[in-house]
Amino acid sequence: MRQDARENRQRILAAADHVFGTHGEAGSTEDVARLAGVGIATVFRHFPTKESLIEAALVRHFTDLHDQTQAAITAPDPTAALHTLIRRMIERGASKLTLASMLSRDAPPAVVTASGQVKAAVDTALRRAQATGSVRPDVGVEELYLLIRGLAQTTAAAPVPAAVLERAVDVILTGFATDSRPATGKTVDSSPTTEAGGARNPAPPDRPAARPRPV
Amino acid sequence: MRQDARENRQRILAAADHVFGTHGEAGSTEDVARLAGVGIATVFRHFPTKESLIEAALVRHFTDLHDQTQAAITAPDPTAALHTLIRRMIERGASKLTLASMLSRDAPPAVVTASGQVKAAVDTALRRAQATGSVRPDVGVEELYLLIRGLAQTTAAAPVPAAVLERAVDVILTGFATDSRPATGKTVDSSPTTEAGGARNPAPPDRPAARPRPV
DNA sequence: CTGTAAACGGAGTCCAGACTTCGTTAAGGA
DNA sequence: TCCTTAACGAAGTCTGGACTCCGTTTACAG
Repeated sequence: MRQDARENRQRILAAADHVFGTHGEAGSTEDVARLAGVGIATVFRHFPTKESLIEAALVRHFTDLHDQTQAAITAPDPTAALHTLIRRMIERGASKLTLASMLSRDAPPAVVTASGQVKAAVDTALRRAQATGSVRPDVGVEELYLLIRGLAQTTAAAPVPAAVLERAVDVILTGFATDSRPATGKTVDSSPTTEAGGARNPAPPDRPAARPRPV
Repeated sequence: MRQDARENRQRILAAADHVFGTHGEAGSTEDVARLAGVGIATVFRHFPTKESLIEAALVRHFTDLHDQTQAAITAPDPTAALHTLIRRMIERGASKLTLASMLSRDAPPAVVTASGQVKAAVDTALRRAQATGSVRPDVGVEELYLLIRGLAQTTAAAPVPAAVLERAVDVILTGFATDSRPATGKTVDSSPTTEAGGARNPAPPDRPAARPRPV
């Protein structure tokens, strides 16, 4: 591949990252081309369809994110590592998770793989933190991921004051910490390979909906 | 207005609620018409543009939601009231908040007003709970709303097992409680938590071919 | 330097979906 | 019951955006 072609490809991916991250899949390919400073034909030469373009941008994003998570995970203190990981994912992962959810119907295998690796990394970090006893044992990656995604998605849609976001993250972290809660003892199995249905692990039918604790 | 026209209007609104709630603003007006069992022209007679249709659906939704929140707020126990409110908003408010965020750029005044009332209600509930001392005082509606929106939005995009959602909500509620404030001060108490599954074999990095949910 | 094929971009084509037109149907008052 | 006209829906028009064609430009091997 020629040098300029390689450069253009990167420019296009970066542009796609921004356009689709901002406008969701409603962003137009033409905008991507304009932002990348190339003709629209060039975009389609590198990525035959709009979908493949989005897919490539997502894979790139998750791969980058995965590299970052690896660094965070290897930190000595598991609890601090988890905190770092969560903050980083919300900051960096914001815009693209929106896209990922848009593709959720028939997510391309490549994207599933890439995002799966990130999820596995979070899973590892969470379990390690739980092993130290500082994180409540009754939650799994699913819950954590749900909260992270929610926050990331929302902040991506409409920018939020840093201070507000920071406090929101703090609320989540606090919620994950072990406190005087009567550990239900059962560690939920939330490995990333969940069956689509929700009937896994017959969770206690009597969820403490009205827990006698404060709040 | 003729009786049948009034009925059709309601049918159209309900259909719009479902279509746009499911597919976001990408849902087509034709789908709405089909689901409502009317011709497409009828839809446009009642609502001159697609945007006005979405707007009307949103206003209806927030108005309904506001009615429900009022009931929750008047409960005797402020803390329990806040909990009920949060759960209800996540359950009921799921799909439409997505739309609301889509319209966020130039949200129609009517929608702003309607959603603002809901927000005010949440604000009231939050302050009352804080007054009892059971909720940490350093967070405001913004943080709460951010978390609620995130959860609602995400669950709307891709259905989540009830048990997982329930635990995620519980995490938020715990995070709002007064006792375990300093999230950063890792509570590394080496209490003999029944950490049997300490290092539960992290999931295999290679996703199985069976397509799990992305992200 | 020069030849050549890889890459490029502007000007299309084509279709999905928002919105209109107009002849038909039926609500509901007299 | 009949008549007026509000309300209806099938069959359009039109525009935005995905994707293609083809003549032009340019990296780089010889």
